[in-house]
Amino acid sequence: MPELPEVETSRRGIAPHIEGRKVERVTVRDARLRWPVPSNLPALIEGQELLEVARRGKYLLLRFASGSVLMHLGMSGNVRIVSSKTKLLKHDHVDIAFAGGKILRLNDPRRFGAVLWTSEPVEVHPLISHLGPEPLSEDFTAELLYQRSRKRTQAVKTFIMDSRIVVGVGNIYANEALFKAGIRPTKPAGKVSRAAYAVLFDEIRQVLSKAIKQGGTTLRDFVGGDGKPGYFKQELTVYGRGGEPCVVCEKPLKEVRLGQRSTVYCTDCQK
DNA sequence: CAGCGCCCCTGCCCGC
DNA sequence: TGCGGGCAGGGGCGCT
Repeated sequence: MPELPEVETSRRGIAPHIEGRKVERVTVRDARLRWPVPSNLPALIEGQELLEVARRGKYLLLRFASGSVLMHLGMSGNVRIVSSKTKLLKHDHVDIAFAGGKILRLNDPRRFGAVLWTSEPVEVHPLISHLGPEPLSEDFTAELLYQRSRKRTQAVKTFIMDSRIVVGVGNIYANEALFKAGIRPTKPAGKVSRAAYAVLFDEIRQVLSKAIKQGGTTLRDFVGGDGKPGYFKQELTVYGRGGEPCVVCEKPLKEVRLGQRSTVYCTDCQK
């Protein structure tokens, strides 16, 4: 479900409700996420004030004085603010209840998500330390894409989806940015020109920021922390449209699999 | 190291 | 209506 825009939408939706509040109770109904939810999580944060809800890549970071909760939504996770009266749904695995009555609730049918704890600065955590720059920060540049791609034979699509290169570009937005940039997803990353990376760089940033503005993409059931769906779906030009006409030239879009992920492009518009 | 496949898991949709 | 197969927004890990 979530790529960077959806995680950012979730962060913005939940933060105002819980920042500055004390954790009253942690309830883990099912600890079997990608990694087991630490059994001492309640002891670690109950009674502590949540200082900030931050984000790094697709990780949500709940910062406390003594450390941070790392939360990942995987493919199917979402977080919502609920009350004690809210009916429990299937797959509501973790609750963090705050003083004042608001509850942060994680629902994740496929359980590819994670809830972890680190008492060290998050930047040194093994899941975070190797991550590339944030796509909407100044650390991300066209030149970085160009330099890091030299001599690489892998497809440019899997290259831009590699979180060591840049974080937050998932399958939807990789397809969309490559279409807008006129670059064929299967082209070896090392053969994409500096000029083409300059365009791709702009398109990645544009598609991500536009999606954030619209509250993310709701394909099936994504809702932000405020319970509202995202409206970016209507902007999708290639994702999920294999076989349908290209919005520019009307030729049927081609669909292939790249790294086990569906990849859609226009054989005329993308070279 | 680079690059590629596998796999974790549930739900849904499609075709028979 | 039931059932099997394939696919889904991620990404760590192990192998070559």
